[in-house]
Amino acid sequence: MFALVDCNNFYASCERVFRPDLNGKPVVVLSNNDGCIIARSNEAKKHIPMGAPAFKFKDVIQKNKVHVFSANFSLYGDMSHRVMSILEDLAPEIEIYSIDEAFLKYGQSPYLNFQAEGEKISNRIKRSTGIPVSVGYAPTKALSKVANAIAKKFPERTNSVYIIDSEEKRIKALKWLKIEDVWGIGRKNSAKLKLINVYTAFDFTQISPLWVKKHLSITGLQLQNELLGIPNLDLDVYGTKKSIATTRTFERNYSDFDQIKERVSTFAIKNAEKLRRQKSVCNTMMIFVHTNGFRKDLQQYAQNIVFKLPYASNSSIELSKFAVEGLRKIFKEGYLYKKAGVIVMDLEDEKHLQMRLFDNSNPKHKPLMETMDRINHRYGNAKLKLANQDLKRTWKMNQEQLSPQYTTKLSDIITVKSE
DNA sequence: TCTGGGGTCCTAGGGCGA
DNA sequence: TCTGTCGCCCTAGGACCC
Repeated sequence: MFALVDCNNFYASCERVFRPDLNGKPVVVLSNNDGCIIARSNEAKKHIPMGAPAFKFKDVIQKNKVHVFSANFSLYGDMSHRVMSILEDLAPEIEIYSIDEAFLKYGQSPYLNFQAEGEKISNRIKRSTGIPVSVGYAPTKALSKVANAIAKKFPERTNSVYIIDSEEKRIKALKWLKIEDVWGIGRKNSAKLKLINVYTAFDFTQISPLWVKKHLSITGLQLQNELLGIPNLDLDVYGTKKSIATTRTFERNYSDFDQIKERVSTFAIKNAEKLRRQKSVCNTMMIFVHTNGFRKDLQQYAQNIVFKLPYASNSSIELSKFAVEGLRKIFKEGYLYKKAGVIVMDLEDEKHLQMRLFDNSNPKHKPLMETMDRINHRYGNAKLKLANQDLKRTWKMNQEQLSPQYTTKLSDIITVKSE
């Protein structure tokens, strides 16, 4: 049996934990630079679609008294960590699937009362963190997603816990779920399926597996089996990432090479830190830059470059140097750049590193990086920087509605006064 | 004026050696 | 030596997720 535990409207709920006066009121959270709406409370969902550009909904926000927050990722990351620690404590096996959801796996235990188990999980999380969750149980991962959707849609009737444990319930649930809401069926595939009269998850389980394999690939076929109740997907508990990216939309246009160089170098250094945290090195790097595609009136340019490094590395100094070399190859004068990014790929364990005959990462960097990481960890991030980073840090994200870092910054911690 | 960021997996198609 | 075929590897691009 699998369970899917999903936090309700996670980012909006995190903001509400420290602003209980906003319970029952519409709340939205914006992306970096206050660009798009990336999370909505139930009350806000009525007025604003997911992913909408914030500036286009200014009037709607004002008219409906929607409370707006800039993304506060250090708060959400910390709250997520608290929720996951509780789940690790309560569940036999766990796969952290995203910042706000986790799959749990239960062995064969016919005596377990899943309704009571789910309520225990949800009560404990609510009491310890203030975050509301929904729990769905089913014999496969895809069906547990379906069960979770039902628990979330009908919280009163289900007490936010739903279990698919019979054929009757499975078929009823699948007939209820629209094809575009099935996990793994996106916009393109649901349009394709509607052309052959597949409108619900149940319809999807009734079509030929050969058609599914041909048009939706092996992943579609696995999904079909999962929805039929045949497990095809197991927990993925292997935690290390296969690629790491740092990409940003700039708060304004840049045309100057040196400004973009400084950002790209900082992205590479961020990646190096993430690599060291998961004890990996990278062999391949990709750099990209592009202009603002929404500005049809401006000259457009987009380019990327992928290159193998001469040796595997997770040194900030080396990765930053390679990133700038890559940028030099794709940068063209005369454009207004709006976005850039650095992605490192082809990762391997730093312990099982294959040494090259001629070129290798400078061994002196390892202790240096360890010291840098230690100091930055102790005194807050980015206290220590490399010389090619702008020490004054002239760029700043637009974050007009940022909430305090209630749980991760000493000066922002709430104080409770007793009379 | 203002439109996010970070991931995974799969397939098609070309290059290339056996 | 030339040519056809197979399978492997790599890359680009597309689809999906939160």
